Amino acid sequence: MLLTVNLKSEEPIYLQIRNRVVEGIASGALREGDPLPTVRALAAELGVNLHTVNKAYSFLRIEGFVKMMRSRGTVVTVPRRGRDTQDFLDAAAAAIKNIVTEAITRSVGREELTGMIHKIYSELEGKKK
Amino acid sequence: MLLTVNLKSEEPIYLQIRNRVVEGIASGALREGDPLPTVRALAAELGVNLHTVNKAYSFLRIEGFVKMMRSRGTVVTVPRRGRDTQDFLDAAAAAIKNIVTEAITRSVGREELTGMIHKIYSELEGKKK
Amino acid sequence: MLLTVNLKSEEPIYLQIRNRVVEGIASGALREGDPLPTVRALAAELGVNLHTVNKAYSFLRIEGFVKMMRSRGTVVTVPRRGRDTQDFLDAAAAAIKNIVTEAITRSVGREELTGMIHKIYSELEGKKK
Amino acid sequence: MLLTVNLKSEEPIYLQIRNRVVEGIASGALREGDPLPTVRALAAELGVNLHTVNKAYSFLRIEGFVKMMRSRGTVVTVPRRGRDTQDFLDAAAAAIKNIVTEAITRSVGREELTGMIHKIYSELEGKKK
DNA sequence: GTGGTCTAGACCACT
DNA sequence: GTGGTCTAGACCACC
Repeated sequence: MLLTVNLKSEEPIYLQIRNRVVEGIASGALREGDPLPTVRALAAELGVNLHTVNKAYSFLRIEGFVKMMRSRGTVVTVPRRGRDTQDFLDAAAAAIKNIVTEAITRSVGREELTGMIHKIYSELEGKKK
Repeated sequence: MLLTVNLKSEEPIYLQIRNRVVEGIASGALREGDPLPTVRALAAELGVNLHTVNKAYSFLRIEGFVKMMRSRGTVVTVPRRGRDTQDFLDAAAAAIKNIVTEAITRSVGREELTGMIHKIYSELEGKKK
Repeated sequence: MLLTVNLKSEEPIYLQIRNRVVEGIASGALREGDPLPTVRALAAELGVNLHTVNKAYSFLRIEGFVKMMRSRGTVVTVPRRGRDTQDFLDAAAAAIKNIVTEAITRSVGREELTGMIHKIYSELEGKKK
Repeated sequence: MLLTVNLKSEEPIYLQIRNRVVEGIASGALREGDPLPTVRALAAELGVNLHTVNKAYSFLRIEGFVKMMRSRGTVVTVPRRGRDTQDFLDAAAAAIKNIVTEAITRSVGREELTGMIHKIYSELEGKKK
């Protein structure tokens, strides 16, 4: 089973499913055309409600990460590269501003945070090879 | 008016207030002992309910950013530097993982993100001088 | 009913609720993952307002004693052991100074107070077995 | 000036004044018959309101730590030893229960707390000689 | 159904 | 007039 969720996490389950798929795409584990489990199968496998999986898949479809095709299931569609770039950068800047602000009040230096970024890039991109 | 909030933002009002104060502390605009507006005054100024401001200030108090003194108002108290460092780093790593994952699917490189971090550090620390 | 509060006590209701939960965790009666009553259920059971319980639970969440998950209820999460140790010791020292000062003016000896400490440690830790 | 207060502390000023006097009595620095400053003089010296000092002195009088005599000012009266012992012990037990509960959740051992008690007894009683 | 947020209005302790 | 607490009632996101 590729997809696992933590029912006790504070992160909403539908977002966990969505995030695992996006991570799979980012790391290259999921490629264009790869099939995802059916909504029913995944719901049963994870022990969550149909609606929850449906919501996750709908999100992924809206974001362009999957195509849901009637009677042929859901398949991965690596989205075109530059989409929504500005929106993403704005959101990322806002999130990073919050992190940096907190970091400064704790005397956590910028190297610590940039180190995290390099580490995660390497982990995800490393899987691609 | 130092503190402004966006009533239409998705970010809860009380968190906006809380975040503006923490940013003020991080940038050095707010220093140990500086008074914040009274709960009632700020509520009136922002056009929000007293309890909303109270919630923001209470949050700040629990986190150690302010002291609230009955009948003497609320003042800034820069908290101990190393507090909760591990919890913070864990949360930061989770948030950064999400950002990096999204970035990769958009072909946004690590330089772009580390650049944001340096920029915000400089903006906030620059104000301190 | 595990949780009881005294509506006439000087101790705020939300702190009573908070303290009962922390005592439960300290004694081992509440363990990682144990569910707490829903906010609404506990409010009805205790005959207090929903917001009062919410405040208690939010406090516990910020302190790391519980996780609140929208639509999935509130569960106990025993927090990291060494957190905030210095802040706690400072606060404890201040509280103990007050107690000892009063004790001396009443000729209450140190054995009486250290005895209390041993007694309460034993009571709480005794329940763990 | 024997008496100093911290205007920025969270502890109400009138309690700070009251506590400093009780500590003085506990440590032997203040003895039966020693005069305290007049309400007006102390208020001026500390830069606080008359009412604040008055409240502190009233508390001390009610507790039996001072006598306020018309036109002769306020003098220390070491109270009889065993007064209110049970009330005090109850209150102390409640306060200690809170401290111990928190200590256990942080894995702070009983030696740490009993050590504090011995330290403060020694500090205060040491001054008596 | 769950918690999360916001408004409105009240009373209290402290200064 | 300050913050601290409590009640009441509402709407929202999540499952």
